[in-house]
Amino acid sequence: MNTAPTSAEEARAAEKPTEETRWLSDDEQRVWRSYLHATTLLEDHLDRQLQRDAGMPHIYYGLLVGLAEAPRRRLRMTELAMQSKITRSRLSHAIARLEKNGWVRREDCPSDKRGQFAVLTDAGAEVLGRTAPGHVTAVRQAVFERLTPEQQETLGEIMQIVAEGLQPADAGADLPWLR
Amino acid sequence: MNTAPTSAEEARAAEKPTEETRWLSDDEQRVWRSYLHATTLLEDHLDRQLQRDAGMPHIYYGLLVGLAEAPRRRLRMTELAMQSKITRSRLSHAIARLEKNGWVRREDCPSDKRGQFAVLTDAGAEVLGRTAPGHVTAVRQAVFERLTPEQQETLGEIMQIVAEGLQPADAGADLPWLR
DNA sequence: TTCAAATGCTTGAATTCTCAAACTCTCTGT
DNA sequence: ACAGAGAGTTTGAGAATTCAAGCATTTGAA
Repeated sequence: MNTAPTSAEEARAAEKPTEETRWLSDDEQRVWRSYLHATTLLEDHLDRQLQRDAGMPHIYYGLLVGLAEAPRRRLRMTELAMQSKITRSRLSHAIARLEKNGWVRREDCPSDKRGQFAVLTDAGAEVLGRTAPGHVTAVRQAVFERLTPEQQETLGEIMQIVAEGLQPADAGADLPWLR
Repeated sequence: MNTAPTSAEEARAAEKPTEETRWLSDDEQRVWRSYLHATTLLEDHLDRQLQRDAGMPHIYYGLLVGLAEAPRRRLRMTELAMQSKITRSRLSHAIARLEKNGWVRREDCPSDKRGQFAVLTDAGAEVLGRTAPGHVTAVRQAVFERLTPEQQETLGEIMQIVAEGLQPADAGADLPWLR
């Protein structure tokens, strides 16, 4: 809190010790808190909605959607992970669970023996068809119904910018992996 | 997927079966995906940043901040839970963990024997002081530095609206609890 | 050809989160 | 003065997430 060679053994990595921290203004704070509140409330809301109606958390649902839209209802693990913005490890666990439910099946990749495809099963497609309406409705009610077209557009721009900042879209198309 | 009395035993609760679902337009889809990508990337980013520099996930950090700003560095469990938008149960577990770290201490409420205060310890305040700069910087870099003042303002408005929709600010000040 | 480095994916253990069920205490009405 | 309802918090078990480490395969450079 003071500028002198501060207390403990921790000369914090992320901050040049001598540089004065630029705190958030009151306005910025308000924005940031609204963001935090809205995002956690919304995530919770959708998670519960889907857990109740589809028997899986929001992200898992997103995985099924990803597969449903892919060419032969299948995607390489890494691709699916990137598309869904989660780590491969997390995906592995997730797919294992969805496999138990019979909604996804793994298949070996013929051209690369290390590779695996995650494939959406008919059962999987069926859950999706059955639960998608409820989910879309939930999203609509929570977000789109409440925003003007201009707000929606701006929201899109903003989120696009933030996402790009965290995940350099450039740099060799495939994997410099996240960050 | 068809409109007839659809297949399985699941006559989905959340949807009047006969009503045609209103899907998202292409524009809406783009916005929604950007939102999903940005929020999950950002959460991940901040979680890692804080896990690395402060030894705790983002939400836990938020709890400490909440306490630091409260009158005598203390808040009733329920209050803290509401303010942080998490369930009481989750808070209980979280505080237990923070207590182990020596950053928070529980105290009985004198006026209500059921009640508990979560109190920020000196050690807790110290971690906060030591790690806040890095965190603010991370937030700044990921969000504010990338947005124009107008975008920031709109973001605030939007998030405010969404949050309110999910958590009716009205209805008896205290607990009709979330949703 | 050979082999170290890089890729693709999985695994296990430690943490955290969710949900439902508990428990203790407070309040209200009778 | 009580019974019952409800408030405030915790607990335990199961599910999900993270992190680091581990295979197996492929790449590319010598």
